[in-house]
Amino acid sequence: MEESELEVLLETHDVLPTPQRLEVAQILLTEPQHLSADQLIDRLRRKGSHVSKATVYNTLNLFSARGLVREITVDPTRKFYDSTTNAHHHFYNMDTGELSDVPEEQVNFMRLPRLPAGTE
Amino acid sequence: MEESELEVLLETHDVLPTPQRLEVAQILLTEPQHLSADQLIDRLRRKGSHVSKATVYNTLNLFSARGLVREITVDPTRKFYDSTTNAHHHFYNMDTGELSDVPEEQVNFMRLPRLPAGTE
DNA sequence: TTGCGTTTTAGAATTGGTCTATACTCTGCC
DNA sequence: GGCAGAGTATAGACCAATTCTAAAACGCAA
Repeated sequence: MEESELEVLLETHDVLPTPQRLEVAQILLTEPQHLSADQLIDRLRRKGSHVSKATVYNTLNLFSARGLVREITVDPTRKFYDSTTNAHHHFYNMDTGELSDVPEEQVNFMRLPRLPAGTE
Repeated sequence: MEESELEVLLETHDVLPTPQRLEVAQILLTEPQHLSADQLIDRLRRKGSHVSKATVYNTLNLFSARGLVREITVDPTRKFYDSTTNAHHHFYNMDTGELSDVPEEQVNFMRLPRLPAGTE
């Protein structure tokens, strides 16, 4: 994805497109994927980037608050960030720690439970 | 639940019923519930028990390896242990951090996805 | 008793993530 | 140009859940 496209994407989500955020976006948002903060930092370093750990975490939290990514909690030891933000399901391979998407149309419910009072 | 029943329960799961393990079992396994290690330690302390933190963690891991409890990962900051081990679903209240069970019969699938190769 | 494998323990170490305090950058304004 | 102020970025200290370590205690059989 082009830098200008990414800028627009961030702006439409009320995120000021700073150079550091664009570097993160370049990696995380240009294709559907699941990355942990650590993996993301690795990739940044491998590209020669010097964005600090704190900034990466800030950026991930900001992106997730603004709906650009989704936090996933499957592995008790770390969070993953999913660049696909619409509702969908995952497979979590407990042995390899790998996370993969399940296309929405492959799951269908006949019956869903009623929610506890006061929740949605 | 009586202590002798708990002993049998542990033994049938290949767990040597030491006093410390029985204390943990007494709290966790006598009724369906979801507890974090911390909550469990709190309860032990409140009963005047001195089981060490390390032992509690060891015991929880042992119980979960032997199928006496199930680990649940919803809150990225801690694990929960579920004394109900058959397949079922949960509600996780993101605001209160509370976890509640969904009766199996309230969920039904019309279609389930095919699994990635080599998984079950 | 003695010896030996298992369990328990306190406290140190690890790890993912957050916080803090400082420095930087940009913008508008004089 | 120079300055103020808001918003960001940064290194490194800090935190909390969990695991590790090394030593002590236990249980049991010879």
